[in-house]
Amino acid sequence: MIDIQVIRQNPDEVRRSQTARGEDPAAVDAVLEADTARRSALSDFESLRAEQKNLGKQIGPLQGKAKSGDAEAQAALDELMKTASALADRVAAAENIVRDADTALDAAVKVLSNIVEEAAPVGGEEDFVVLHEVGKARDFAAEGFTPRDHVEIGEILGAIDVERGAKVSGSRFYYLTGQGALLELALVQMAISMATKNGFTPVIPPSLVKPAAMEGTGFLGQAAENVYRLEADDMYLVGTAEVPLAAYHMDEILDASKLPLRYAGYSPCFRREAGSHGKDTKGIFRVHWFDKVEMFSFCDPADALEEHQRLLSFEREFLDALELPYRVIDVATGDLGSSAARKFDCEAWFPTQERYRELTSTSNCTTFQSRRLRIRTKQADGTAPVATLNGTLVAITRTIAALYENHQQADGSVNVPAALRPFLGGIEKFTPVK
RNA sequence: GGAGGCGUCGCCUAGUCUGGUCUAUGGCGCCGCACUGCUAAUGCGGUUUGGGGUUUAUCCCCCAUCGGGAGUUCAAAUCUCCCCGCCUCCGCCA
Repeated sequence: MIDIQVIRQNPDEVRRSQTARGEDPAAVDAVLEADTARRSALSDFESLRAEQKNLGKQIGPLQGKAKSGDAEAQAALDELMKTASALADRVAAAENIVRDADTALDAAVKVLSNIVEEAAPVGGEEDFVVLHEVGKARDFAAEGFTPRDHVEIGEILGAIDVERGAKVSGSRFYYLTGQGALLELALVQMAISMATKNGFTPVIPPSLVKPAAMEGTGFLGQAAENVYRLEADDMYLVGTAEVPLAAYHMDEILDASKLPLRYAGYSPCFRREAGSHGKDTKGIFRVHWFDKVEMFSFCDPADALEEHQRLLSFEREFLDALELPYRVIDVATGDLGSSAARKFDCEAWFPTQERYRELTSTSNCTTFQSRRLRIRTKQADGTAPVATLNGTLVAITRTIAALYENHQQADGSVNVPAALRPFLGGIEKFTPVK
């Protein structure tokens, strides 16, 4: 949610942002209009309410006198009660107007996406800017063999079973078996130990949350169609640990001197993948469920840009350790989620697709989420919302796919990068089981 | 799932039966000031959150806020109903 003060004081800035995203700038005017209406409704209600309170204070003592048989007091009381009765109707009416105006303003503000950073490239999905390229794609022709895709390698290693995943759960589901299962555990351990070293508190959060948590993190807006909802219980399956991590401090006032608070959450992620039919149907690249270790920071808004760079550097540290060729892109405004002011994606090279594909992603949500979730710090003149940022450390399935494809050998085995070996009992390669 | 208890402005707590100076009591903690020759004591003041007004260094004022919502009433922390959360016991279960 954008600060209503910001919209009042600088509506042009918000219009610019909406336009950059390809969203309607007129939504800003709707907010301003609703705001004016609410203010006038509130002032009407307040004066009536004050009048009513005053009246009540006169009635109390009179009632006592009237009960003890004071006829004069009784007459005055009857008169006051008439006034009070009429006033009550007016108060109720004014209150309804305020409530409606509140609802209208709230709805109008929630339509607006976060204000994008000035530096973010403007445009659609294809208008990203490449910031870094790291590592080099292997020349498989020079090595004398054609690379196998991750599905084929997963089969050879006895690591991935998509057929039985489909039999039991449907398309876009999988089993990790044997060395595939071990690889997930190793990646998680490596990610968590790296995060801990970098000052993050490891967290295993709930992956089933109430509407308030989903709503507060902004996933019930434009992304709602990708969220699984449990109708019978009115609960949601999270699509990322970002949701329970952000909501962890919901409705809290944090100690400003303790910021930044950094958490690394390990959770399953559930995604309906509505609207991506026919896209990445092969293997485990795009699935309805996967596990992920997600970084999440609560920090002073003044430090958000710096913290964003830090999260990006941790993502890169992880990819470097896995010895994967990748690039970092600055995602264009039109391709940002509604909560993000800026987003960087790390994309690994997939030799069989001959292109870079997203592996991790980090977003600066500034105070957009914290306003909805009411997460703030105490300041001299009240409270102020904190900034929230998130970043993927490791999305297991895509990372496994990238590792298999990039580190495969002609005989179907896969080399284990040195940094990962300690988490796999020291083995140097995954060997075919068939 | 069943029975019972509880939820008050950081923490603890009074108030709820019997609706109205509740403008929510007291203690602890914290902050400020005063005083005292000393890491302390004592005294005084302040200390929920959100919104609005005024000012914009402050100060002050108004409205709402007693887990959430609905209702009764001229008037709700207080009465009624629904929901949420916590605790105890029982049942079930990994």
